[in-house]
Amino acid sequence: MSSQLKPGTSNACNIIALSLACEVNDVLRDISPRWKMQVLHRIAAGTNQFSSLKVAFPSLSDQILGKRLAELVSDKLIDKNIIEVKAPKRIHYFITDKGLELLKIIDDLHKWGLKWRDLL
Amino acid sequence: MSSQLKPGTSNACNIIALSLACEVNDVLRDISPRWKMQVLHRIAAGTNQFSSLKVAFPSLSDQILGKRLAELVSDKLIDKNIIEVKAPKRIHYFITDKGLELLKIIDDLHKWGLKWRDLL
DNA sequence: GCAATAACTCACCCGAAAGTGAGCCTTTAT
DNA sequence: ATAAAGGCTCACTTTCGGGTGAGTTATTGC
Repeated sequence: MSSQLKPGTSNACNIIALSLACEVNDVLRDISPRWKMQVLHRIAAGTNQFSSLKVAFPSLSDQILGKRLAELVSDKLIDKNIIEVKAPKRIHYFITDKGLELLKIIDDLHKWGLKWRDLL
Repeated sequence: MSSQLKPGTSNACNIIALSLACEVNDVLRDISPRWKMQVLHRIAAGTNQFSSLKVAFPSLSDQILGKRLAELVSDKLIDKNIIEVKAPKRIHYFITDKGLELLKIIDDLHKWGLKWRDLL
């Protein structure tokens, strides 16, 4: 993922320390940005255009949606087909195998959350 | 989890929108704080005191460790036995069933990360 | 000749999370 | 009488990420 970290800061050092300690942190960082897994889930469900995703998430702004889509693509969780290059552009997004496998685990996480919600 | 959100901000509104859209966001928010799953994993592995956790994670400060432990307890992912009330206090942490089940999923996430790391 | 459409990108702001310095409590050892 | 041990908490500063406003591109319809 594209993270803007000022090198040399204690913050950046700790990120490095975390990664060395355990690779799962990279994964957690990649999946935790707001709306990201939501959008991935939607794309898996067949909502495959920028504009229809906007409709699906009315409180998500264009800018953040664009950012999340770019992240998902660079993470190779989704891929895109360029249908029309000239404006108005048309692009179709679709989930990759990597993304599908991730979604299964996210779904386990979801079930876990429901199971223990308000329990004991 | 204890989150300090100023009500009425667009930020807070979006958190609410996210929660309504899908409960998995709450879970993602709970597991993504830095060091948290790391610490949970360590406790599961038997490192059960504040001071020994400090040794296990040299670049993690007392303050953040304290915060993470408090979060883990309030999430009921760990519990604590108070061995000695008077200073120097002695407290043993241990993982709960809820925490154990979560760790299994985190481990899946870890495996997923390794599998797809540097793969196409 | 103006607006709308689709899919973005840039520059900026602000709140939240991460990190830091210091202090607290009581007992035991020096 | 002072320091260390063990487990924190408070107040403060810095960094990061989410959110917002505006602008871009080229085509089609009014």
